[in-house]
Amino acid sequence: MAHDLPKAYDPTAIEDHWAAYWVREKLFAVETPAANPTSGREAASGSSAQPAFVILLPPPNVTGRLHMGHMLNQTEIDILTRWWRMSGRRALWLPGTDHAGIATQMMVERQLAEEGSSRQQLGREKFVERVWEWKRHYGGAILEQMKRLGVSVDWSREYFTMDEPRSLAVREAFVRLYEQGLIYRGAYIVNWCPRCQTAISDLEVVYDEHKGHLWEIRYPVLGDGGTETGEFITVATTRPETMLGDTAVAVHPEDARYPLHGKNLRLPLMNREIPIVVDPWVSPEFGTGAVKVTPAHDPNDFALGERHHLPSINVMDETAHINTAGGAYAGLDRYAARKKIVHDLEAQGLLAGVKDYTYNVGHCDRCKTVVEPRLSTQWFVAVNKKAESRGASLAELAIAAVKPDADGKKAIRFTPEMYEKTYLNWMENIHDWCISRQLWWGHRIPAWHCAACGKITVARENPLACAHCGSEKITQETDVLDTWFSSGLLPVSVFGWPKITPETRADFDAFYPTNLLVTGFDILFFWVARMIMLGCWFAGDVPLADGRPRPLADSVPFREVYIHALVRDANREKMSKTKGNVIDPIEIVKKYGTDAVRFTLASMASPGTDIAFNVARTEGYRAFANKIWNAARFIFMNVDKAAEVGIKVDASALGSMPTVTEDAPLEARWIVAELHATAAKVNESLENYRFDDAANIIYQFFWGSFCDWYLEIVKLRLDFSDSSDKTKTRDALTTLVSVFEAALRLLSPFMPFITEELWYAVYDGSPPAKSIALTKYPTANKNQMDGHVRNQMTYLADLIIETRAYRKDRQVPENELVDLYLVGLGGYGKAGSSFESADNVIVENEVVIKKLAKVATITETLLGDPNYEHLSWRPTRLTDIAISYGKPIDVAAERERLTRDIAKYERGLAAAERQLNNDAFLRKAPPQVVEGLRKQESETRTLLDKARAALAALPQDSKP
RNA sequence: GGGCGGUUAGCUCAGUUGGUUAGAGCGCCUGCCUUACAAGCAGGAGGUCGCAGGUUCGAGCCCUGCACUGCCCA
Repeated sequence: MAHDLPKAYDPTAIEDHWAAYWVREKLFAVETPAANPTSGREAASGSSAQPAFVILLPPPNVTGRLHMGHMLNQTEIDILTRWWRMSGRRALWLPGTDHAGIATQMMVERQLAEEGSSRQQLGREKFVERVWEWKRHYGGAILEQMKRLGVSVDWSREYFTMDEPRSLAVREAFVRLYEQGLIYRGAYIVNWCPRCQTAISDLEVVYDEHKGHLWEIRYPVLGDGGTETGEFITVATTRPETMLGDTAVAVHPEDARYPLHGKNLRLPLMNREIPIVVDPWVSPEFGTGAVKVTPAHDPNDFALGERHHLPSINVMDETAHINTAGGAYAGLDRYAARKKIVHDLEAQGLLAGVKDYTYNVGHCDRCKTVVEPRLSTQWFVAVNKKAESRGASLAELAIAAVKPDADGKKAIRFTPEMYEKTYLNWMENIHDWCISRQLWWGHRIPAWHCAACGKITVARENPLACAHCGSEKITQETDVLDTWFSSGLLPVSVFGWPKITPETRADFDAFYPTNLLVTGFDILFFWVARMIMLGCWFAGDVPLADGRPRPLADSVPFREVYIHALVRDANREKMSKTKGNVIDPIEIVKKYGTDAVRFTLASMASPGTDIAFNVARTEGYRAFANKIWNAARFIFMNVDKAAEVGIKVDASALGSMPTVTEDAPLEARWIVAELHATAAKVNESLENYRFDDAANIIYQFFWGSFCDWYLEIVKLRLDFSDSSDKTKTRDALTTLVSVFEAALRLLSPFMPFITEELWYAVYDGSPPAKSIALTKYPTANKNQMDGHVRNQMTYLADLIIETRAYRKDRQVPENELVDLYLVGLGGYGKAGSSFESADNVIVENEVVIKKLAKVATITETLLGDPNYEHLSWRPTRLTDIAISYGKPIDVAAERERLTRDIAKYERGLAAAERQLNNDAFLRKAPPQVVEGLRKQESETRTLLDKARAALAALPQDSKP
């Protein structure tokens, strides 16, 4: 074995090496099963008969840098993927990046600005080429960071949302939806970002509370002949500049204050006549009960305008400056216009009042500019429209995929379950999806406008002529598609859809639907919901491998969704660049090691709650890695010592789950039982996405059980002297190494680096597989989870702990031995009690007790033996103990301790008795609960009696 | 305005269908360089589970109300 490990674990010394090795050896590549079914390649692919575990990486933006959210996401996916792979599944994890329309375009535009240029100067074609260039140079840095983290993805299947296969999928999806009548183009109010100069979807608008003003403006009422009557209607608005585009004022039909139906008003500043319309949508309670109507700049007003056939006057350009429709205000920025308009109204005596008013203002998710609702012509997906071919709408299908059917079955299951409700609530109230963006970087919409007939041609192949009139004067639509349109197609497009060649067909059959999606709730609607809509829709057209039509349950893009939380800083604040509290995972990784950071995230990943990332935890898990490292050093040291005297570990015991025979020493039987129990709990936890439980259980096993107890005891069995029993020593060593080896496998999905390194060392650099990641994950055998052995060990450990504590209270120096006396075992050693063979445990493990509790001799006495009455006896839950030590006891301290114990016992006893005296309890509670309480009561009573006696027996002064 | 969470030790968090005396890590206190590990070992202190009611033999867990707090949607 390579046994010259340094004393302290240095993750940086090994992690780069293994990260590169895993990529270089293509360890996690999964071949397309049918393409090469008899491949002998030694990868995780295994045989095609194995069930698959398929998962997509939520594609980070191609401009992205790794942040803690990514790291949490990838840690969770990697743990599950490694776990399933080791559990015998063909585990396929597909990586890739998203072209991220607005974000990437912004990045390159900024670069151009620094050069004193702009995209307009460059022109569309050159600009797009420039972005590709940027992408080749700087894009995908995040994937390199991922490699450093050791994620077990199949790099041979890397995708990019604008590569050729994905572009093909986008075009096919668009054309198909258009043909099905589910994509339309029209003029509607959209959220417009004046900085990005594009429309954005409802989801890309984030709302912030804003302290602004509510201006009340008086609109003069006109009488017959168009003269002002001297009456006014007062309207209120937070955006006075939009009044330039007002085309009506609306009131509720039953509002008695306004018997003015059919009358006109004079729109101030513009001097335009506008009608008063009545509409039940107007709330009479709000403000004055009269609202100005600006159909071109407010979605509600737009709908109202449609109902009343009002004209729409767009008064702002793409940059939110007033356009020529704004008369005297043309050319002013929206806020300058607002100021001037308020000023002018006041000057004309038409400003009725100004109130402070707090309301929500929408900002562009990308650049935080205040969004302007604005009438413009855009492309939409009609998500609620039934397609004849399906008899359902996109949304209906996406609802059916998540809602339990008549048998309570769900095609897609959410964890935590509450997200199912959130999803359904959104999907049931979904609006049409604005998919066009006025950007240059993205999938250009495959539609051509005809200059001759004005109609639109949508086609899979670039057309040469208008499909309607044959004119060749056609130009392609300049808009591109929403980024999420292409990422929403990924579950089908990564497996070759829509191109169904024999090869991609095999991929699709083998890997679609994916098993799981792991992502944050922040993209539940952006991405998860869209994948469900588009996945169900398009996969539904692909028959199953045997030719049968594909049911909904197999059309879904994934069968399960696990939603994780946000990573916040240690004070639960959202990490943000402006706050300066961003924790860079790469920096933390460099400092503490990838394994420690991964373990931190896993151990804190409780479903439903955000993670307050605390480096103190990471420090703790670096210490954990160091602990394992040193356990390995200890083990290897002994393996080497053994080799010198010709003792070798039984190699056949490695690589599976260790077992022990009945005659093995207690600690060996116990640690094997613990290992099996731990494996059982870890597997169960991972099945339920309880990364935190799984991590904590392994931590407790490795540190609390294996190191603290087992290693300390096994030291006594590793006797390499001439007089030793070689067989026993070899068995002890074999159990030691095989349990450690299995524990490494158990830990490996969580801490892949250190486990790889030490696993190689266990096999002296020549392990039976290329990586620990390709070995078998430990599973429990119930026969090896011996509860009796675990009780015996608990007894032994408790006795040692009690003795240590008593030594401490007596202020015995650490390195001095004492004589230990025991009494009262009778109550615990009896058949049927948990500590049935307690006496045997003491006899058989005398040497253990002596070593771990620093005891010279152990004497068992009978209760009340006068020979030992002079000692200071301490009652414990197990047995009374006393130690003989030259120094007097601290009577005051002992009295205080006993008094505290007595109070505690009295409280416990009173509580137990209250219940046991309650007939209803005895009648209704399950027998084992009653029995348990009886036992507890009697034990507590015994302890109480003994503690009282001990207190009474305390001398006025001290005795030994 | 509608909806969904959270409130447990100094801090960050577990606590599965209600069941015996509520756990972990970090921090804190005390003592130890015990031959794998001071990134360690040993021992210890620390909680009326946000508040008030209710259901129940029994409530951290279920119900109602309140307070504080976070998020999503409009």
